[in-house]
Amino acid sequence: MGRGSHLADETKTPRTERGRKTLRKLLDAAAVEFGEKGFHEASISSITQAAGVALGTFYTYYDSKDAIFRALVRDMSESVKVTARDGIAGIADPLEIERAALQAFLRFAGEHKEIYRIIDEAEFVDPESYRSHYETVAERIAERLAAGGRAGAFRAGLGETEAWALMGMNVFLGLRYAIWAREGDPAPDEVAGAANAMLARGISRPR
Amino acid sequence: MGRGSHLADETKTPRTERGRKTLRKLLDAAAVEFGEKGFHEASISSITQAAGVALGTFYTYYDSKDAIFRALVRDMSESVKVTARDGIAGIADPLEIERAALQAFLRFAGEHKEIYRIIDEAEFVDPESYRSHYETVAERIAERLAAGGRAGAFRAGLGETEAWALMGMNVFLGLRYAIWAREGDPAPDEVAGAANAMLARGISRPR
Amino acid sequence: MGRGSHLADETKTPRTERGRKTLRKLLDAAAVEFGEKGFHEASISSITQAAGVALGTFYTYYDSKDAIFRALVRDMSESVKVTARDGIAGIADPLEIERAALQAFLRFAGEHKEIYRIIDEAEFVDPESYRSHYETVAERIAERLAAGGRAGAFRAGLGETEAWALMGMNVFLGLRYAIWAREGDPAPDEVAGAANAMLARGISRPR
Amino acid sequence: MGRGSHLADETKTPRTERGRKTLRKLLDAAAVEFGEKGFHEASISSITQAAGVALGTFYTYYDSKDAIFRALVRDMSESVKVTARDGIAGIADPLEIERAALQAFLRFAGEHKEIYRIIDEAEFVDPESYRSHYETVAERIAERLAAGGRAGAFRAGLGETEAWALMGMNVFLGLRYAIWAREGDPAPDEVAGAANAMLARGISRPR
DNA sequence: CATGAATGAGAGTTCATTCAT
DNA sequence: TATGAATGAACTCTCATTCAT
Repeated sequence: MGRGSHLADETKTPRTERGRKTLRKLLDAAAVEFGEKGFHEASISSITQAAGVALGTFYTYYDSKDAIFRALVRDMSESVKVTARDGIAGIADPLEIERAALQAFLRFAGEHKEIYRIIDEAEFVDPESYRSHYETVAERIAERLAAGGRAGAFRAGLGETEAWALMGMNVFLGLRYAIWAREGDPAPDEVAGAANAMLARGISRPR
Repeated sequence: MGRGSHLADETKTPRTERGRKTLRKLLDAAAVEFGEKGFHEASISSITQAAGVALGTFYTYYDSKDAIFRALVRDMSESVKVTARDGIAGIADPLEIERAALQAFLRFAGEHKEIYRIIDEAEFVDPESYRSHYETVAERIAERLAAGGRAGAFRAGLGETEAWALMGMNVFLGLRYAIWAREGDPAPDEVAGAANAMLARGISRPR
Repeated sequence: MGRGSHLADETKTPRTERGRKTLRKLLDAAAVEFGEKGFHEASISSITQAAGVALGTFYTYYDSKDAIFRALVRDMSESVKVTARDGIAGIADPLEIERAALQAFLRFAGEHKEIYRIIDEAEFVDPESYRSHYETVAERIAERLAAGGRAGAFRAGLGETEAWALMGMNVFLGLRYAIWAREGDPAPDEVAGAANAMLARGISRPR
Repeated sequence: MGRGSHLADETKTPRTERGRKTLRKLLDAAAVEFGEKGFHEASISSITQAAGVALGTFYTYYDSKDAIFRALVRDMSESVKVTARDGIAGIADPLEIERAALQAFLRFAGEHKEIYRIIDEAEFVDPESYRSHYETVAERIAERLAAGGRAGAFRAGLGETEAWALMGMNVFLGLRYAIWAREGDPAPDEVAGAANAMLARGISRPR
């Protein structure tokens, strides 16, 4: 919450309906601009033009270019996590959960390359946002692995659960490139095969 | 070769000893500046100041800021590959090769964070360089996996060797963060443990 | 119209009164700077300083140094043509028209050396503007000669009307130097004498 | 002579055969570069590269970029005058002389556009050279007109001989554009027709 | 006489940010 | 709340000129 309120300070909350609309237009336009051009090539001017508002209007809502970028990363981080959560909702079997998570993630990544363009560029623009996102994601995976371990689904003593979570997360992340490379091909599910196999062998308890 | 000579065109080869020294000073300074500040925060002026030469001297050797960045990425890509090659030289057993490669890589990454800061930022500054580097690395790993498969050391029918190589590479890459996080701690070998275990389970042939 | 609107794109039209004033200050200052120092010696910085605005303000209105130069040439080309048109308004006799045109032109040139400094340097800075101006002027003269020919005032069959127009225009243009040489001397009308004589003999119908 | 020696100071006279060759290569290259790109676009570096010598060698022979430009204009001015002189050598009849001069000039201009590109740009680069050239040319024409007048070939009392010379010269100069416009067309003689007619009517004595 | 590396002032241009309306 | 003109520091890049070898 400490950080939450800190970041919130940078975004002025609109009090009118008109204001809310303007804020949304700005965020949407920024997502497109940052996603397509990257942080440095995108300019406040290009964002406001795309949003259809005047240049100065930007500063009614954000203190700086960095601020809107941070807000965007936070938003996207949230939507990534929501997608993951929804993708595994209602599933009980730990290994099945991992499979579903992988599938949901790959589908999402394939459809939202811009989101990852932005989150990943944050490593160089606002490292704190970047770290925050991926640390949270890794923690959630670690929690699932720990739960699976307790449930006896995964190898006893996965040992360094965090290390396994980190590795697992990066297996996921690396596969995005395979998916992006074959853009247009609508079947990321296929790619998931090898990853599932690796996961299964890597973490599941031998019967 | 084509690209090699193409890129080389951007760097003027000095004809005197003095020139060679200046070029080296520039490259070294650029590595430090880009590594510490990132591409956009570093300026030609800061680089030349760090190198102890006049601003204009930069343009005696490089056509642009982009050009020296590309040259740098290429150099670093080379040193990464050389390190990997050296780290596995003389080893015969395929699984042992992977273990050695992992260890060499982790040690190198721990000691040369700047190099990866630069190579990874290339994703946003000069995507071609970035792709070129990681594709080459993935290809080498794929070749080793294929060789290991033929030698009977790895599971018969790893299937999509490229997918496995990609995953393996990303497991490696992800672990860099674990190592960087505990900076000062001189034992990346420990981190390698979990990774080795995963690799072993993931790819090695069950006895 | 095509070109007109094309060029216009380079100049941002101000939406406020303040903006209009700034734009005018910039154009005026640019006219003085280019006129006195020439295109290459004049700098954006010197122009904005003379205009009393900040350096960056320039780029609110023009895309580049070339752009304002082109705009200036176009403006001046226009004022030259307007002067010529006004100078012959209401005159009916073709030969008299030429005399009046010559006189108006010489007076104008004597009073606005800077304008010609700029238009003429355009030959080397923006050849298209240069050509456009002088071609238009030559065409107007050719039209007058053709009309005079039809009216029987000029020699039957001036033949290559364009060639005669070109020569006539250049007789005019050359005389500017005579006028500029005797700067301060307020009587360009005297110089017009010889030119009138030449014109008369050259083109008018022998009685 | 005063000026002659002044300019000479800027060009170092080579003492060896090798030096003479280098000087010539520089002048030739400069003529091409200035002629094609104009003074400001051409650089010492481009000139020395075209000449096949090292950058520093330039300053062995010329004090500055301006200096070689001036030397070039002087050389070209000379060749223009020589061409005119040769073109009328041996002709006695004054009107015939003018016709021959016109023809020689037009042929020369058609074949040496670069020369005029350079001489004319001198108006903005080194006005003194420019003035010097065209004043000399105008003087020569004026001398011929005066001689023709004394010989009774031209109208008694051409009056302001200088004005007539100036006009005549500019008729010539303007016609260059007509010739350059139809580049490739090898018959400038045709263009000379109208000019000859104008000259004849303008200056020749009515029989 | 020739070389080519080194210099640094200066140019054009960009853009995040401010502010009066 | 919205506007868009104004700002000016900062940046990349050029190039005439110098000089040690």
